[in-house]
Amino acid sequence: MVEFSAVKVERVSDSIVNQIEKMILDGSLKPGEKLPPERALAEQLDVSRPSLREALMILESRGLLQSRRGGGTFVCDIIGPTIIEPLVHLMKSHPETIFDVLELRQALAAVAAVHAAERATDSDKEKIKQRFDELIAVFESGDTNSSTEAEAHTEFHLAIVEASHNVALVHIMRGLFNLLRVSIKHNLESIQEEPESHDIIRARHLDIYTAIMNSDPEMAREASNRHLIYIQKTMRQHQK
Amino acid sequence: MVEFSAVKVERVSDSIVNQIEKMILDGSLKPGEKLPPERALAEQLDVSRPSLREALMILESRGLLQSRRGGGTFVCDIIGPTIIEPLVHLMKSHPETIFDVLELRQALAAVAAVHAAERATDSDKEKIKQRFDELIAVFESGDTNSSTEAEAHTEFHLAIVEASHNVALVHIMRGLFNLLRVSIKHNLESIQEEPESHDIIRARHLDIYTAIMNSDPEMAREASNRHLIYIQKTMRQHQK
DNA sequence: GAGTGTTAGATGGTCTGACCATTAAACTAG
DNA sequence: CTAGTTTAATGGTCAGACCATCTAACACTC
Repeated sequence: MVEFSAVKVERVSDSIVNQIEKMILDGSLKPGEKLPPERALAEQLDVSRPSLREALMILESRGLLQSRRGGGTFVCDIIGPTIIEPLVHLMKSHPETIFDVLELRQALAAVAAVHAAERATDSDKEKIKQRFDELIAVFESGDTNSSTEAEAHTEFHLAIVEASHNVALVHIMRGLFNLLRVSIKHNLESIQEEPESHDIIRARHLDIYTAIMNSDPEMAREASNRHLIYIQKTMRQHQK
Repeated sequence: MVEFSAVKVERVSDSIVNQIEKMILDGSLKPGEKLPPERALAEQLDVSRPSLREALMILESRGLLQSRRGGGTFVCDIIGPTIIEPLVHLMKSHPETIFDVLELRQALAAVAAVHAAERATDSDKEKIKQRFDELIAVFESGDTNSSTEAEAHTEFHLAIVEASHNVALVHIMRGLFNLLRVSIKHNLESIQEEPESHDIIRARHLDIYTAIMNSDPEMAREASNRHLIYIQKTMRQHQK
């Protein structure tokens, strides 16, 4: 019996996308260069204009091309560095969803804190303490590099999540952190850099840290919730 | 001197993209749902089919939609797969993580219940009431078909999640429900069918339902947590 | 000659209508 | 009731036309 692989039924628009993409990547189409008019290009490629346009729309949505009515279609100079993450684009075009993701992350952090307080082993606590010390060090260094601070934040919280000993929780949280990291970049970091909030956030972290170290789930929950409420309040203020 | 902002010349395909994107995000288009046929949709939106198709190509290239020739166009899950997919492999190779996933699901259900109690609109409550009635009907019908009961359970909880008005939460929860449905099937349903637990679970659901209907977040949280604790206790008993 | 308004072609944007290819549902024969 | 067949639904593609906008060449005024 012979194995048949699924017949590849590629849309013409898809094959056009691939072809033009390849030409841009290997340099036959240089940034800034002007593409032939749609009518001519369609004829060259031996496809209809609607199909060609479908391909052009896709390429434009990926940031590789840009069309100007009456002008022409041009190859973008910005070298689309990577594959555009669809989620990132979504959150950029609909910023309100960022708050949903943040809210979810905070809620899960609270769950993680409770479980961590219940289940953290000595080894877990040691790691959390280490991450906490690093976070404090970043605070006190006055490092204005916000990405350093964000990184320390992430590591601290992930250490707590891992101490919750729930594998699923770890995966989800890691995914959410990645999602937020790539999407909001410095947008929201500014919030965490507000002068007065700096101290408050630090105090909240200390509360959470202490609760877990004391294996006090209820206190962990309360501290996490306070943190959550504060972050949300601050975010709402910056929203508009 | 008056400031002139650039005249907004949005392509119709772009506005369609935005519109459908929004519908997916706010839940009016649910993952897996089938879009109207292109011809009908074009008429509804009062645009030509080529323009609509340009928009669909963009959305498909972003992973939000998927079209099957002769079949239809369907809404893909956005946040779910990227974050949950790793869990699928994990659960296959390490079945014990099912309990972690269940625990996570319960925790998220509690978060959803709180938010639903805070934010549910009348329309949300009406839908929840409907799902709750269906769940009770299944309980009382004495239907031994566990998949019917599980389905009613899922629908009830998802209605609550949607009433939480958090897009990210909706996607994650839907993903978790699917994950559990396909992986464990009847494995864990037996727990929910224990004679004595049947009534208890029913009472717990009534508590959650009442709390949301009364817009009482704190009561919703407590009811959800009681439910969570009970499920966990029962699960531990059946674990070995 | 420099600047300005006008005009004509080029080019992207949109629409209509048609036909093909594939899928899924309805139907029929056994 | 199953299996194969037919048919309608639906996405994929095409051709041609018209509109909206930009670009550039041209002409006009000073």
